[in-house]
Amino acid sequence: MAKRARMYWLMKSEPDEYSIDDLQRDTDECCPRGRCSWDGVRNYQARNFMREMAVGDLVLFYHSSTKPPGVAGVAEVCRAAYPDHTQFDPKSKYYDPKSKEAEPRWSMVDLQYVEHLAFISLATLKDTPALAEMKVVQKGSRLSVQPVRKAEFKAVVKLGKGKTRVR
DNA sequence: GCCAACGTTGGC
DNA sequence: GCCAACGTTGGC
Repeated sequence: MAKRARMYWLMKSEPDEYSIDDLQRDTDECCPRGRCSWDGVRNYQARNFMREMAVGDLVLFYHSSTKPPGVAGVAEVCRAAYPDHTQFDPKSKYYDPKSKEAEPRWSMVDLQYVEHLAFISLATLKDTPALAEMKVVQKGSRLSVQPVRKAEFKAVVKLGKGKTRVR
């Protein structure tokens, strides 16, 4: 596998379902390298972006469907895409009867906690000229996994006074 | 392959 | 809770 430059992403989660605090707890509890599996993505565009992720990529953890919505912290990809097991589980709300084990339709990645940021609301993101092209600030943007430019990632971390190092 | 109907997301 | 925007489904 050819090495490629680190990439940056934004992933949305409803904090009632899974928040940055949950990720921190899951990462801490399974020392030294706890993780959470990002299951349940059932959108092809989002899936395809997850399949592009590599270990070491950094992720803006976005809280959606809450008031206010916004970026709550940073996570790191610690396992590249592999089949999402919930698609084969009839009891799961993510069950997909059309997906076959031999040819899984849906993927997930594993993340680990990096840090909290001072919460950056969507309104603040929209008010920041350097972030005007981010997908998340576009009207009607529903994509739950999206790529972020390095400069945008840096600017958001700075807004949140984060310590995440971006090389 | 078109497109209307339907379901979901997610800000407000 | 509303509803606009978007994605998916399925009849034709």
